[in-house]
Amino acid sequence: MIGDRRRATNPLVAKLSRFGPLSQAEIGVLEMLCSNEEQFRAHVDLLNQGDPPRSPFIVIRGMAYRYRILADGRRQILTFLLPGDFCELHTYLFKAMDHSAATLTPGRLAVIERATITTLIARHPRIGAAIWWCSMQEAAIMRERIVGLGRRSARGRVAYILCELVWRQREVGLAEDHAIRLPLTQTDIADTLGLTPIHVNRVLQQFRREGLITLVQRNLRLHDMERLQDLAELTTDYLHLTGIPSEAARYLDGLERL
Amino acid sequence: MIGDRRRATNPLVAKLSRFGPLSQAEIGVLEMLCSNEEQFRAHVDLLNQGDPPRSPFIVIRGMAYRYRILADGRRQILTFLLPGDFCELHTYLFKAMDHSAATLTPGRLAVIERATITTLIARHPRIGAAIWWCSMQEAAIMRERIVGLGRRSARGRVAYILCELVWRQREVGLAEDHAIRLPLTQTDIADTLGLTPIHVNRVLQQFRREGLITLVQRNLRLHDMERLQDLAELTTDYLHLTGIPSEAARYLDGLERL
DNA sequence: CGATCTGTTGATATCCTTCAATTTTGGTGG
DNA sequence: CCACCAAAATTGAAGGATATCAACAGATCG
Repeated sequence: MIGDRRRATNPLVAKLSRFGPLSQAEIGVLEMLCSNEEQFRAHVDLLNQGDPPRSPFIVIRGMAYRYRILADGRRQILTFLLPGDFCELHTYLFKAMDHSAATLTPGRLAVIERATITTLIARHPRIGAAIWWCSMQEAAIMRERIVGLGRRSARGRVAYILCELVWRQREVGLAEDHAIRLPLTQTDIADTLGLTPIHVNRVLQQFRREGLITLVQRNLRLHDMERLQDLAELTTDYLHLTGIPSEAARYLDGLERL
Repeated sequence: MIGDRRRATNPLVAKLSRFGPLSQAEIGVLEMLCSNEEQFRAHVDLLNQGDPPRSPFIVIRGMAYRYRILADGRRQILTFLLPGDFCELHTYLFKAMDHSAATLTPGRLAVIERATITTLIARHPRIGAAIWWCSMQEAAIMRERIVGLGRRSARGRVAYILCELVWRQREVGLAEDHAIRLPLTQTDIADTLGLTPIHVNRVLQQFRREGLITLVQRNLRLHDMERLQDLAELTTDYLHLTGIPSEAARYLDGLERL
């Protein structure tokens, strides 16, 4: 179905285009950046807490997640990594990872040299700004997670995570309506939302009974986005998916001409 | 007591010195950066959700916090802003704030021009890296918050926040032992940890009964850091307060000489 | 020096967890 | 292609950690 389209456009280009229109030169540079691909199978660790940081990469295809394992073995999932996401760009500044990451599906990563980034940013200030923009989007998603875990009910949290995943997949062209592939088990969702899988199951059942979603064999469809958003008390604005203010764009164009 | 020392060293210099030793030139530039100070009283809003972003600033003195107000009026505190913290450095890339911020105590901020940052980073790559380092430390703190809200008990959460605040104040030279000023009400703590103030109160009482802390009139002292850390399942490593790996330092020195 | 915010305590309620069992799904090898 | 096994999903019953409600005592501040 949409498999072909996935290969067609580079998800990094798709994502950064949201930031602002890219020049042909910039698109070229970004595609070059993604030339060194590595394949990964499902359920493979990419990063391990305690280990020294590894070189930066960009998710090209497939889905992964960052997580922390606690002393008693319980797990907290921190964020999901989707195609177009930059990872570990600056972790070389840390001595050891404070969390792990693993794949959920088979996928491909583009591995990057640290020095490549440095020169890239020096030569293309707009791409540098776009990278900052991505990292701020990431921070915005973390803030939403904190608000959700701190103050939302189980229903609100489940509604939230479904919306987030649909929106983010749309952002990089992996979905065009309100339906996505959801390669998460109910245990994964529980470990993301600070709940038990049993309770996640009951919330999902109820959503189904209320006609809000269908979820069969990892295929998710949101039937009433508006009501789910209400439950999650979330507006799409909060994730800042829509590009930058025109004033900021003018400022960056100025830098470019220097 | 330590009031004099607070004024003596610039907290930004104190913080970035943790990143790595700074040259006299770099210290000079950083002090220049903080020349434009503004005074603030306690319980004053610095940022408002929905508003367009404001210009960047650095906290020089006093304490503030970022928070989100939900539709029903409940509040979730996201992070605390301490002296030496960079704020809103790149929010100009967003159209509107997704959260607010307010002071807890009277304090001073150094307001910065956006363009100043750009040239600063271009001229001093090590300072640019230090700024990235700060923003990654911030992300690490957010991760801890997510883990805490998702998977820790009320006791663990309270233990965690006390440790975090003590460590961060020590980082910028505002405390030398395990005692700090804690300008938070129990309601503030509750809104940070996703609990009710009543329950926070009971946990604090219990900590006192167990001889873990004393907390009188906003003066906090941790008597058994080790046990509190255990309760919080937290190591100081996780916040990456200790500086960068030597390999990374060498890399940055290389950049400097270009 | 009263008004208001903060802290404290007790009783009751509830959302979510825990424990336990069963069914369904998905993957793998014969 | 089916049989088998492990993982995931589902359901029920009971328990617990934290919330809610209510009242009062202390602190703080204009």
